[in-house]
Amino acid sequence: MSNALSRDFYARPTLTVARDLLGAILCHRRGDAVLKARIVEVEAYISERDQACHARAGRTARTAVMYGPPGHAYVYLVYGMHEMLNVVTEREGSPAAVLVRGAVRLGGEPLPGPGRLTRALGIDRALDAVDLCSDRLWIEAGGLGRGERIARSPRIGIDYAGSPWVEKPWRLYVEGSVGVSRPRA
DNA sequence: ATCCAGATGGTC
DNA sequence: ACCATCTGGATA
Repeated sequence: MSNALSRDFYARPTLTVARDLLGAILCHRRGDAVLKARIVEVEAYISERDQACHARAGRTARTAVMYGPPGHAYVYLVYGMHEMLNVVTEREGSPAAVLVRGAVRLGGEPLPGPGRLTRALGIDRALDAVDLCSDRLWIEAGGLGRGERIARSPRIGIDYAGSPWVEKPWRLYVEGSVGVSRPRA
């Protein structure tokens, strides 16, 4: 956990955190081993106004962690089978988070897609609300390589949100990376 | 290339 | 009754 990003990193505007998360290293301690993957695709979900954000319905048992202090994990299940990992951003009281959608394991194995990524790294709801400034689950500074560019697109799978939320270009990814789930959209 | 169903369960 | 998904198989 030595190089874990600090609480201050997460306590910033969600789109800024999302951008800075590209290239960062997601780390999960599994007993003796630490599984690590480089984040290459994320999506921002910002406030109760954002009709794609789970906080649109206000505070509930599930979304409570998004209302808490930044730098915590928000992990939930979708479609009965995929665990989604988000990191809570902004200050306490403003519900927002960044969904981690794609990564590349250190060693090169591509982990495109939010469901795949969590399965490969052994991340599930047991880690919901866990502090990312800890030695269980954390993120280390990474950054982009020379020549790596950030691309933007609308978020995936949120058609129900309606305009203008469906169109918001709040999905950010490293162009051309093998860890990106839908190079096209 | 696009479409679609099936798996599978929490949430509101 | 929806879903912040993914896959494999059909169609074209």
